[in-house]
Amino acid sequence: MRGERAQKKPVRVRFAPSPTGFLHIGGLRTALYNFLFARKHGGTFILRIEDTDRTRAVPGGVENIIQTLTWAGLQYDEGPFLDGENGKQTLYEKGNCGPYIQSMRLPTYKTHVEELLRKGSAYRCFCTPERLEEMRQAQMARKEPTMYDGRCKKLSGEECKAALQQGTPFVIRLNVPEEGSTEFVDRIHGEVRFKNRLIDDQVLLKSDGFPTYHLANVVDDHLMRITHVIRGEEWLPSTPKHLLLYRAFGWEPPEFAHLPLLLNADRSKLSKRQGDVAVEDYAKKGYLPDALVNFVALLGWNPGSDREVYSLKELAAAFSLPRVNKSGAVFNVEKLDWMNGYYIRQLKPGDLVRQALPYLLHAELIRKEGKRYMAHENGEELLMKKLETVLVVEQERIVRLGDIPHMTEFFFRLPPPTPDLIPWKDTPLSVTKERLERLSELLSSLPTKAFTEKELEKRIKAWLEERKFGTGEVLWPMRVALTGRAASPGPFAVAAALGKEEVLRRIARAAKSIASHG
RNA sequence: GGCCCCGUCGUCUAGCCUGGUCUAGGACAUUGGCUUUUCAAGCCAAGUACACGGGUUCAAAUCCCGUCGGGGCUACCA
Repeated sequence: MRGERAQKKPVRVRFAPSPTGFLHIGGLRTALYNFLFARKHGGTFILRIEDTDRTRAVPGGVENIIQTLTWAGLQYDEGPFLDGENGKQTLYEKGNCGPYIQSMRLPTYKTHVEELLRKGSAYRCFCTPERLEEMRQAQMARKEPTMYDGRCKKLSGEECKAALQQGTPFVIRLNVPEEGSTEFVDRIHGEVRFKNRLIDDQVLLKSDGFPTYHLANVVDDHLMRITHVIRGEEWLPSTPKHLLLYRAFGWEPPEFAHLPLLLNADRSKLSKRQGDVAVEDYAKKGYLPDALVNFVALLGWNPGSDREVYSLKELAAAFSLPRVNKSGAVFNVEKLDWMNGYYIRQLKPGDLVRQALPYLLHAELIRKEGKRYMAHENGEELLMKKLETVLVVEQERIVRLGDIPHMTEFFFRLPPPTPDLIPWKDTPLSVTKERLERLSELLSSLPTKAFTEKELEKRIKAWLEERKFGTGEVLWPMRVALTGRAASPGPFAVAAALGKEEVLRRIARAAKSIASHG
């Protein structure tokens, strides 16, 4: 058996989420590592939906996972896909090992669990939930490990038949051997060993006829010819049960690799309540998929170099299981912010606009502005041009695309007057007012086409020099007059984006507000 | 409680397998500086870590043992 592995089967890996309504950020990383491993080895990456818990099924959960994986750029080869553009979307499947949605495979699990029953590797258990609960309480009180006591294992054929005839509800449990131990070599953790005596007789088939994770997972991984199970570390303790199942079926188990957990700041398993855990939350806030993926890739894995910025393709080329860390990694949003900002800074103007557009269009203000533009003949083009100008001006300080509407507001709407902010350091109000008026004269004498960042800077600085005006005492009030803010891009860039007419309007208004203020 | 996993700056990590080149490297964050009309970006600099104890060895972050600490699992959830 072992020797056959040397033939090197083609790599097949899978991401197997539960459709609980959204894709967890930890799930994204698991999916990513599977994806990278598949790409690295020219293998197949499969999406399988594990929806065997009817109580937790969420409508639209499958679609949401597919959409999120697509958003992240993790293209899978087999599994359920989404079709249809506008409005109606339908699910279809691709691949030869489906269906890839477990609730559609119920008969498969049933025939397999019957095989185990015949072989004596599993047995029916008629114990009530109440008895099980009592049993656990008693075990806890005695400080014993809490596990099934095997009562129904000892049932005679007749007793079993009788219970069946009476229609007593039952589950099917794995018959775990009393003696020996189950061990395996984890690709990340190395050798791990469990005493069989301490492995519970796991439920395989629930009383509603649905399989548990353990059964469905093993049957599907085998049938889908999965070669490497790459999953979260929370599954490490149940791996011996899975191994026992492979053995009971007479199947060769895949390789296992258990990924370190993603952690909250307090080092507990990453969970809601301490921040966002849904990938779509990050998408909504305006994190770029490439940045999120890059960041998450480096949480628990590193390429062994100081480099930190990698495209998906580069990640796939560099990826290797031995370089995955053993210990959990805190999800540190501050570093994500840095990386997202970095990615945004690298964007070409056209791409920046394309990526930012959805966020801009959500903003009330810009929608209104858009309508105004659309009234013109080539309004759309003009609007795009304006948006690009504004975005390029702000580009180096954008951290999340979702912040754009707020930070660019003053480009589209006259900011509220801020007379207290206008004077530079201890420049007297009267001087500030006078400087603004002189500046206004200069600006109105300038041709419209001089309103570019470079040209304005050149002309205004020369004028400052000539008049022996201080840069701060003019440029600070100018910038505040234009933006209404203590922090903003520089006055030349803003003035260029605003255009001559609007600049003059705002400066005049600021000067006036000083007059009425003082 | 039981079982399992883990333990290098605040955080992500390099180094550990194949002891010396580690007075422990990089990144984010922080602080200071430069630039300067603010913010941002950029550049420069600073501080901060081998959990603890015991071995082995000429030499240990690196190998061994123990302690402590953290986490995960312990469902007819996945």
